[in-house]
Amino acid sequence: MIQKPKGTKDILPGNSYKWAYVEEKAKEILENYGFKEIRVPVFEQTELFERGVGDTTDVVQKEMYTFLDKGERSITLRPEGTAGVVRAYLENGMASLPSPIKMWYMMPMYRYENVQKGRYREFRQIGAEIIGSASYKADVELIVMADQMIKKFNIPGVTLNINSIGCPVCRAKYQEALKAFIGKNLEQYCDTCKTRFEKNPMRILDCKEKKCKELNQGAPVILDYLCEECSTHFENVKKSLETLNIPYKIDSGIVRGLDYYTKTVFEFVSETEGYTVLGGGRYDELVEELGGQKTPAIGFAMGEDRLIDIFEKYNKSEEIEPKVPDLYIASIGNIAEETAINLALGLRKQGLYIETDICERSMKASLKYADKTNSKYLLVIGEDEVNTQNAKIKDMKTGEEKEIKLDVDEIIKNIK
RNA sequence: GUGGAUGUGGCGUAGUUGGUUAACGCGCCAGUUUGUGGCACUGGAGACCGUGGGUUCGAGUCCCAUCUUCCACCCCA
Repeated sequence: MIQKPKGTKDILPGNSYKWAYVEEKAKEILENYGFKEIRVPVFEQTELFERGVGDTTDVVQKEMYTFLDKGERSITLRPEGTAGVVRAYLENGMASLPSPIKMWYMMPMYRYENVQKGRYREFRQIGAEIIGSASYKADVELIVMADQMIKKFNIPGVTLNINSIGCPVCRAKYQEALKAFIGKNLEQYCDTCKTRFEKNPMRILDCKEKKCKELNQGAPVILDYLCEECSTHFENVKKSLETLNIPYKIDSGIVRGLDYYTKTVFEFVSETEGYTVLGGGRYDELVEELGGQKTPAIGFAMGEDRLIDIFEKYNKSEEIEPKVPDLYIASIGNIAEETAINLALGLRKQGLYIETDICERSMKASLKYADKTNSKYLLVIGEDEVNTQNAKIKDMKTGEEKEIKLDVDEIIKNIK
């Protein structure tokens, strides 16, 4: 038996309606905020992610699905959505469109990492990007929208953590201070931290090694080093969230594993599951880094698989149920069969969900099937019914039967 | 990449200290005399016991390897 590759999942008919529900509701919210869908390739040139996401990140260093195609090009299955979206933005001259540009996407992502709770190698993200606004108002709009989405799905125990990691100006000062602090004991840090020291010292704060953690005690905090612009930006974001009654926690530990982030970063974390459901932040340098004009931007991505995991665990909303047939039409004999097919066609054209027998089952087996599929109504047609053009329609729940004319409109009237 | 656990028909499980035709529940299909379901009864299909080696007269049961799944570290959505 051939099995699915590690870290992938099949979304089966018995479950797919939940995904459809989440996507539909998310889309409604996104569109109400003026976001439009964008679809970009599943694979891109490897260089895009190396430059966009950052070649010191774990995602790029050890989690990418990279291969050479037959033309010897280095290709990578996208590990995240933003780089590709920004690439498309630049390549298609969207910079000259009225700004800001607001886009959303729902696409699968690929990361080669070890599978565990809430972590897959192929996983789907619902993301949103605002390109072309430097204002804190963009941050707020995006966070408010994210909050609305999380609430829409009744995810319990989710908290919003925010932080600011500054701009290149204040980060330079901060990194200087940080390196001075770490440099004193650099010899005692673990090997990965040592390599991060020059390239990306902030990530040393993220290290989980006991020794490194101890050494990090008392390290300078980025928030104390923000330049005036970044500081007021962050203050404005916080103030707005407060007036909007959106509770948040400041977590100076949020660094984010993707290098392109600047200023505001945020995460909606499920306390019960212990992982991030939605994460994002500002990336004011990325557009320029990928060859465009300096353009401020901000975005987030929601882990759809994680969302649905939690959703299934805690949510028993009746709003989300698979569709059941409005009517099952059973027929006896060839003449009746024709009538049944024609009726079904007419009713389906009117948007109803109709089932008929396509297995040549007996009457009884047909009815059993109608029952098992939770059909709401039942119509049995035989020779008599065809001749008189009258038939009984039965409510499968109550068992009540009603005599009606064999006519599409008449049937629709009797089905609710 | 490191560490721990797991793997028997579609699903959930049983399989004694290795021994003839691998069991049970649910589900699936079909019948229970003729045109009305959900109950009950009867019958049926369906597993080379994750895969590949090895030990043995003989392995689902022992050994090795490998893969999957689950959990932790790391990191992230």
